[in-house]
Amino acid sequence: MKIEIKDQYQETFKEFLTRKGLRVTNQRLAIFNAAFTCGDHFTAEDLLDKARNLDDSVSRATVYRALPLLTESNLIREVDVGKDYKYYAANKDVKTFQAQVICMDCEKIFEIDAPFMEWYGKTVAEKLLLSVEDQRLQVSARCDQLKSKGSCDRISQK
Amino acid sequence: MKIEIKDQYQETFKEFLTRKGLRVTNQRLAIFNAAFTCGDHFTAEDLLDKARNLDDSVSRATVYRALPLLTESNLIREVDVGKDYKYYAANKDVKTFQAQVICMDCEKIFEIDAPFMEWYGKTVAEKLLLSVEDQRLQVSARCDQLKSKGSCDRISQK
DNA sequence: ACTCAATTGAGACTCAATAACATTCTATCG
DNA sequence: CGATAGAATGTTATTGAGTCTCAATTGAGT
Repeated sequence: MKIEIKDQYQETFKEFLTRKGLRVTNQRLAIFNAAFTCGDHFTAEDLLDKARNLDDSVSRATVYRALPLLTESNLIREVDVGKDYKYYAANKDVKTFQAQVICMDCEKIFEIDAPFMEWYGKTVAEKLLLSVEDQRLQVSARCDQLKSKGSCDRISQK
Repeated sequence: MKIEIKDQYQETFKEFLTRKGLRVTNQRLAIFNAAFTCGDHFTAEDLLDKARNLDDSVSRATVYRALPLLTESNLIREVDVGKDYKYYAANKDVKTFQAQVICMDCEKIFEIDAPFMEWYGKTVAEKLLLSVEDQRLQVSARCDQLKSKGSCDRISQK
């Protein structure tokens, strides 16, 4: 069943490419499939590794070239955590606006539904006569309390 | 009068340094003063230029070493605009939580009071048993409509 | 199958930020 | 007040994510 859903998204990706006059290549499909089998949040480098498992000819440059296509087609989204590298996440079935809560110790990312925020950000921006493209509520936190519960697994290594 | 206020902040900075057993150096003071005479939002490189006007011995490394001290002492704040470099702003008299609205065309940054957000972000994080360190609401927008009003002065150059 | 533009991989490159290290300078103590 | 320890500095090299170049390859319409 999970496979069927992924294939459906893959179809969307193929349609997106052809509609834009772009080619459906093995590398692009490998990168797409990697994005949809990566864990929740992944970096470009994570994606490169995963994609190379599916097609070992995939290069770093191609991953970076594919990422804008995947975001433009709304299949993945950027998750900016204020570090000097970006995270991404597959848009599997996200409907509502989400706030991102990032643990500064273990870099774990929680995404929490926050539908009210979407309206709020728009209101703020439109007061300035700006047209909203994107918005994010980011909360930097520490999971001291979580450690005792075993939910904070990583110690900041990157 | 403006000078008096700045001197007051400078005193805070000096106290911060000595309280932490750090030294009050010319370079650190030059960087502090530069931060408080830069425009609204500045990059590390902007700060280096301004600081060198006050003390031409200031090096890039020292600026990068001073920035965490200035943020830790709450005299400046990071303003992350999702680019690959960071902006900073002096905390002159900001009391309330502010949302950041960034024009994707001209890179102009608007900071808008959004006191409600502070409560909201905390609520979200504390549901996860996380202790909040910092939070930001960032809205990416385009100022097409502003251009006609002449408020969008820069065309993306960086 | 043929063709040609789109796409690719390899590697050079950019640029913000950091690290290493020998030298300089601050603040304290005698 | 001058000596001293070690904090801070500038210089230079380095990192690392992301971008660019270009010759070689490949997809897809014919």
